[in-house]
Amino acid sequence: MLIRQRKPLNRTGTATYEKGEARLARILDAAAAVFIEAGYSGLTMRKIAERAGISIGNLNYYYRVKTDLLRDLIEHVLNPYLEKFHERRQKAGRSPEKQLEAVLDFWIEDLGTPETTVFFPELWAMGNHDPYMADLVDDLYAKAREPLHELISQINPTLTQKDTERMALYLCASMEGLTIFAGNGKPWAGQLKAMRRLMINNFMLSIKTAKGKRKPKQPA
Amino acid sequence: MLIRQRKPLNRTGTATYEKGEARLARILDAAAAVFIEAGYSGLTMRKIAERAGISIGNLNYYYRVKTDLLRDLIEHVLNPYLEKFHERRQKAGRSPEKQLEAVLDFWIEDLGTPETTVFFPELWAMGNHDPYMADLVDDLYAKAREPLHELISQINPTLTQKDTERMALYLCASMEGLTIFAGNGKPWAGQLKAMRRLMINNFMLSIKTAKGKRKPKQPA
DNA sequence: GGCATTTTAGGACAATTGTCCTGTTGAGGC
DNA sequence: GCCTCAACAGGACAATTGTCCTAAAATGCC
Repeated sequence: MLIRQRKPLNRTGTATYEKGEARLARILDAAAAVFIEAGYSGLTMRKIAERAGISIGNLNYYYRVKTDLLRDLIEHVLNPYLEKFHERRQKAGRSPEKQLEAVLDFWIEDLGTPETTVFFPELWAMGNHDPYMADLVDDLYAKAREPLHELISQINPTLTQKDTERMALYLCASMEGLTIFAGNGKPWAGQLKAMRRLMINNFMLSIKTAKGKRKPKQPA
Repeated sequence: MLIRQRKPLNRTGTATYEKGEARLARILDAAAAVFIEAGYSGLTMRKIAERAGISIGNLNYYYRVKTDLLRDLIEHVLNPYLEKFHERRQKAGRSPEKQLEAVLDFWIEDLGTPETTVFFPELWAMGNHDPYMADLVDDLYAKAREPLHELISQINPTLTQKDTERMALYLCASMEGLTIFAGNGKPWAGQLKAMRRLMINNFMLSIKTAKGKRKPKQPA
């Protein structure tokens, strides 16, 4: 069955038939698996091809250039995150405290998965020398902090915009940092739940006790 | 002038004369510079040799194997850290609060340097696929957390051993996570000082308000 | 069923890499 | 002053890499 109009001038990361579309997905799955196993330095076209069960030539047919594959791979891995954040928040009811707790809960829980444990440190390292990657990561985190920002502001309305942003960054940085110590396979992995409780408790405490200069709006 | 006994059977990372000793130091300096500029993936023997102003053959004379060079390089970069921690703490007087503040101050301040910003994320990423590197990093952090552990316990003696360890890990993870966002060249680099104040305040709050199950020892 | 085009495989290429080898130079000990 | 060995340079090697090319095979459309 035809997927798109003919002759898309053979660009990379595209397919025209269903078969090609499915292959494209399997390529990205294979790439993610190799990435998690071997890191970015071990992510070679040949390993990806082998993992996907195709030849190098065929892989090269779908991706002429490795950087394009990497771009799609990262998108493929990162996209689900923001959706899951939103989803968890929706399920948490109306109370901003409960909502924030739900988001943080998921955030820290997810950090124990092999994908997150391996993927993100690698992205951080790449971001130091690849401006494109740096932008990508910054964007993702900016979007991930948005719900934090909103909820913190609701829980403590006296905080200024800047204070709220800093508080959100504080939570974000703390949780991301935990990846290195309590991520999958790390020495503190067994205490991830305890650390989650500790962190969230302290986050809540920090948010509520922070003294802002802004006068809280009186609900009419 | 002779540095050591003759015939050290030409091991790697060693020199016998002063000249060789000096060269060895310059090689590690060059390696660090290349590492910071290009990351681990860009750290090639040829770049290091060029940076150090010597030939590949000569570099190979000092380091037959790249992994040995990497080992020495990391030691060369990491060693000064723990000493600086101790030094800062000594200067801070007797009060455990002041001491802790001094250590955290330095920790967060240092995280804004190019070396730390680049080096550590790279180490984290490597640690995911290289057990040797993982051990090395874990050891370093365990040692770095020791003073935190000790000081937290002094500030809040009701905390159990485990609670104290977790609290120390919490501080450590939070600060390390900040590297990604407010390290050298990062989008929040300009607000590193503000974040430092925010974090240290909240750390102190968390430590003091934490309720432990241990009965505080009465000073005789 | 025949045709056009996508999909596939496999070989080939140049570039880069870590490592090795040979030979030369120069400094230090006797 | 000679002799030994550290210090150095430069070429060479095999392995690995991303990318390209050509030709066969599979597939959807008429």
